[in-house]
Amino acid sequence: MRLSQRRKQVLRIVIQEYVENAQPVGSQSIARKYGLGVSAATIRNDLAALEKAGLLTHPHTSAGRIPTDGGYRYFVANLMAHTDLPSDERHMIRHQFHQSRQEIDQWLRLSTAVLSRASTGAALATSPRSMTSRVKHLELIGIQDTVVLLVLVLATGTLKQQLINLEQPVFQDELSRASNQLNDEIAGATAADLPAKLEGFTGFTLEVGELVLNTLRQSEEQIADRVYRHGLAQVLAEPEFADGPQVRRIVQVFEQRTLLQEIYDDVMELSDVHVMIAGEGRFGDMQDISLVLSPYGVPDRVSGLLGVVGPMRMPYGRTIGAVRYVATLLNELMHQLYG
Amino acid sequence: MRLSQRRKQVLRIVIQEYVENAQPVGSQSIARKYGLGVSAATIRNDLAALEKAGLLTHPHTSAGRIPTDGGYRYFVANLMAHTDLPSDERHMIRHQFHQSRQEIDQWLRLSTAVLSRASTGAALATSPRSMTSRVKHLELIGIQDTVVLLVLVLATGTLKQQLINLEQPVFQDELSRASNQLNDEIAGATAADLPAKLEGFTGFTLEVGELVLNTLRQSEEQIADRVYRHGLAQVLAEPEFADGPQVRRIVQVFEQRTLLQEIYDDVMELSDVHVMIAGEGRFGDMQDISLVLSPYGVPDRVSGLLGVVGPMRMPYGRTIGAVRYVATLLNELMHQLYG
DNA sequence: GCTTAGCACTCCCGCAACAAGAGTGCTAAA
DNA sequence: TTTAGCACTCTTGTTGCGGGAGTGCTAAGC
Repeated sequence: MRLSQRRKQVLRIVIQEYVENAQPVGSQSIARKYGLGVSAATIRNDLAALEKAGLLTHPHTSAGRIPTDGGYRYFVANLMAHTDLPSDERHMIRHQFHQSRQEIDQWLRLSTAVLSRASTGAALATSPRSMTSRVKHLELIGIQDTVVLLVLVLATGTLKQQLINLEQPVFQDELSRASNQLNDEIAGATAADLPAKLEGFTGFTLEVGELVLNTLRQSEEQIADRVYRHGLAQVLAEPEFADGPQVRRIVQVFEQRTLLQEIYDDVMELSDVHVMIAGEGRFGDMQDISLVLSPYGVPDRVSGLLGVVGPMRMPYGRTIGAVRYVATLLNELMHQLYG
Repeated sequence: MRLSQRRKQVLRIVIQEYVENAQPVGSQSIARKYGLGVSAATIRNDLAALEKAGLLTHPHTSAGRIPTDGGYRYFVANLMAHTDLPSDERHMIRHQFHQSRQEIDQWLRLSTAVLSRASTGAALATSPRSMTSRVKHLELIGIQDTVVLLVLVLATGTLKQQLINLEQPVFQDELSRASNQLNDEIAGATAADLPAKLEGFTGFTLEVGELVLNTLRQSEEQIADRVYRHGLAQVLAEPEFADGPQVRRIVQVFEQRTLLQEIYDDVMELSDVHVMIAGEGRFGDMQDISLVLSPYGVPDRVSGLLGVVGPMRMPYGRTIGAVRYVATLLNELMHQLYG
């Protein structure tokens, strides 16, 4: 799609104005406010051309223009100004991260809080997923006579826990014996290695070994243990969510785990921020909703998803900048851990 | 407040009808549908009396009556039918719990899912909090040269994790030595005991000991590590949340952690389900919103909060039944764990 | 060929008027 | 205490109308 310089300019202005005021913008107000050296009539022609190109629409005959999803996409791909967050905001955010407790859980919580504050949307993040789960250490701890807690530490530092209900009581020294034996054999094992290493085990020890195997497999399949969310109330203040059905749609997008599952691979392929406007035709029920997502993590080790969901009428530059910066920060922190 | 039998009946009918249809209910429709042996005019008098007593209101002069918050309170306290969930639903829920993986995290997730399905509201639950946190076991695991993961198992089976960044590398055998030493000394310690036991420790071992102390203290202060939520989209389908401000209010109530903190003690005092209608005057911004909350856990050991947030126009009988039943189930499960 | 002024046209929005409908409150009688 | 009757009030939906904003088209100018 080839557009003259001025038409690009006009499109940019329409989007800028509409993002800011949520009001359709007309030819006169453009001519008045941004004297482009041409009259309103000329701009009118440009607007008509942009509409024919599918980048703008009319809510009705005599209203100004508003961007279509295609218009936003063109804007994000070709017209958007630089997207770095201002440096004072960057510093503030970095500071908050260094103040926080040094723990992945805390970091992700903080990430969503920061992101929703820095954007007009609601933020979400998934806990990091290990590419290949390798057992680092396991521990068996008696909680009750017949209840044992299996604690599994993966090589990435992730903890997995699982309760085991026994038929009959087992004493702690037997638990220790079993866990020592298992630790010796299966340290460093992956879901692929483990079955071979379990040969020869019997009884309780075997049972635990199989539980470990299950847990490993599960952690490789699941994209995220946990989803962190923040700032839904804020995004609902936007005027597009004034009526019921619209609200329900975005809340569903925000709450649903399955959507993240489906998008996960797409986003992971890029190593940069991915913008998804109105579902990109692949998802129904996402009219008027945009996602700005980024992967984070350490290549080939761990990775998660991080981003913002908001109205299509969103300050993309700022949002992308915020998501990118927080992802960068998380990358740094993760690197220190898994480097 | 003394009401004649018929007036109680009328109040019950108004609430029932209004809960079901979300429409103000008038004298005629009551007389027609529930022939009480009296005419519409009589019921009109009753309605006027109930209004004077503060149990009903008018949206406007010529509309039917709707319950006030006081009306709902009276209903819940005095008029409500039995609140047990039907037994087939109980069985289904119990079945789901037994199908799930045996883990607290799973149980709470399932609880919120089940509760929001069984009610018309959105469900939430807090992770259980230990009354006194007692150290059961600790483990130090090297993740990177200078990064160590401290895993702390509390007597309740709760896991705490904390990353430690070191100035210089420490080898795993030194970590093992330190953790053995600490395990010998501080097993069974509480936040109160620990400082005394740490005397004589130095260097890295002391550092870890203090970290353990911090973690213990923190876990006693915090009411909940984590809040589980489910079903917000569903509650937003209710007609009272058709307009913007109303929606934002309930989303805020649902998202805010602090509210739970404040209510926590009240609910814990009761050992049964607690119904909070329109904030009970203690909380602003909760007009038209009700909470149905129950504690769960094992007395003097662990306890958490579980419940539903929804519109004031809520089927209280059913909701209370559901919350109570799920709390009972959780109690059973926790009991198995913590005796 | 691009740009511009002029102008008719369309559509939304807010306002007021109006009728229909629902439900109340009051009064007087049973 | 209950009931019938009736006037009154208020909402809701419909219609009509003027003002305003913005477009689309045409014809003329650069």
